[in-house]
Amino acid sequence: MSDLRVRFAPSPTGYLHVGGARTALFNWLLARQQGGTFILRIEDTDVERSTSESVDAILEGMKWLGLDWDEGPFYQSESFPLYKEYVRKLLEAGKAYKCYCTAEELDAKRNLAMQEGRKPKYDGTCRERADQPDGQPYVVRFRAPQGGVTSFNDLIKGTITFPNEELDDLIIQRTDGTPTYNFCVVIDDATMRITTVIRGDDHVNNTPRQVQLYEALGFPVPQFAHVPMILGSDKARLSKRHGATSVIAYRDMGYLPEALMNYLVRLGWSSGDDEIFSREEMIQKFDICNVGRSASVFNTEKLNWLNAHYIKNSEPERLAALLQPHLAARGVSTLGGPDLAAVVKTLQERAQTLEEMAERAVFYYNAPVNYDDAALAKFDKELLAEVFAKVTEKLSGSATNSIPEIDALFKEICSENGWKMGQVGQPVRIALSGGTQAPGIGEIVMTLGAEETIRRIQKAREFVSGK
RNA sequence: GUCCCCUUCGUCUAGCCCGGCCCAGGACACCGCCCUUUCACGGCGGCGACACCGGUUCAAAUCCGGUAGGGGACGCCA
Repeated sequence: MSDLRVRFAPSPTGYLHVGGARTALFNWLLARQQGGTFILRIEDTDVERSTSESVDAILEGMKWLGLDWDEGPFYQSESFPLYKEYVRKLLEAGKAYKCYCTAEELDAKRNLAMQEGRKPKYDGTCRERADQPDGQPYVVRFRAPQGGVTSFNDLIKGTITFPNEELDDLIIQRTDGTPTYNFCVVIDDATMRITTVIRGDDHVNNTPRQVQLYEALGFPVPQFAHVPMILGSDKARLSKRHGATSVIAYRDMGYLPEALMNYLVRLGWSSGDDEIFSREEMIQKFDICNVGRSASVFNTEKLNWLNAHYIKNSEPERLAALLQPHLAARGVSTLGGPDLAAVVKTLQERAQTLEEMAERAVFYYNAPVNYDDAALAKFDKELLAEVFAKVTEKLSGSATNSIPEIDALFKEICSENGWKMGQVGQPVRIALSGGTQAPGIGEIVMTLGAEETIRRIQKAREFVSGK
């Protein structure tokens, strides 16, 4: 057990998106690798926007990915007294002060500053104010250092320095007495003894103010690692308009959790030329220092490739269980049909997602009601009738206990009648599946069983002769 | 506008800290060939990048300076 303590701190205002998942993953990886502690904290100080549905959705996403946490979930909304206490301390020490400016006044000043091309920051009206108007609403502001610079060493980006002049006196407590984000994070990270803060790099600008707070409060400053954002194909911050961003949506689209994990860990991080990482390998090889400094574009094609890889290498039984809901969603019942695991075996090599696999599995359970006319039209009507007849005859009189055995039967049919495999295989494929894109004939016949195969060929035969 | 950060094939990246092994390697995608009863899988090959300009050096993707472009932050949101 090391004393490394990291945390993932999402705000419950939506589902767990891929960006958040990657941040959580990096934290988790480091904790697991070093025997540290991974803490889950829900940042719900914004009572207006936080919902318990979001909390559930986030937990569901993390569980699906297998990102288990050691402590928490802690809710900031339950620590309000703690934050209040520290606000009081700061106030007493003169490191914070009450500000009576109204939100409207501040808005006006901010807009004016923007218009005049100045940095919109608090002008310090109440900083040296001596009077304390009774009963007047006020916010508490942190008395930030005025000169000099604040810098910190980022594990990913290196040393980052901000002139203190750029930072104004931030509000740490609102008029209604609730604490604000930048203040809560510091108190929480400090009291939870977080040693390394790994978060999205949209927080880089918050970091110097937080460092100042740590110092004012007398807390040790943790290490920081700001991971770059994930962009959409147009290089803009990834959002819904780029498609799915929720990890649960990826589950529903038929992605395997290990595929998404593998994709996410390689987005912005690498270990030589390796592409495939099992859970154990990523834990072993991950190094926060190897995370790139620039943002990366989310690429579904590569995710698909990874997903296909994991589908190919998964146990058919496991896949069958995961596939079931996708079939059910299509109104397909597997009752009375072939064993789903057997079906999966024939589809594993050809599907990128479980959705795709489900689509391709339908014909096993629902015999085709119509056929690919264009494909059928490539064959002579008489030939089709003859092929169907010979195949039926052969199948009913022979053993069909293995794929090689069945393949051999079809070869025999070809040689006995002087046909090419394409003349036999394709029509049979159409008869059995309705179309031309399907597993090998041997695989289908084996999975469907001779009886059902003959039934379907019979049906196709009638269809063809009726035309 | 101000501040902070970033910049290698279309995309993810290796190399950059510790200049020469890099006329830049791998992967996804794409294209072609092979395998093949379809669709896939697989195998082989191809296309394709150091943002730009200066400087330092015998030598720069790698060091220095500038320019351009992109992103982020500037809330009583987190």
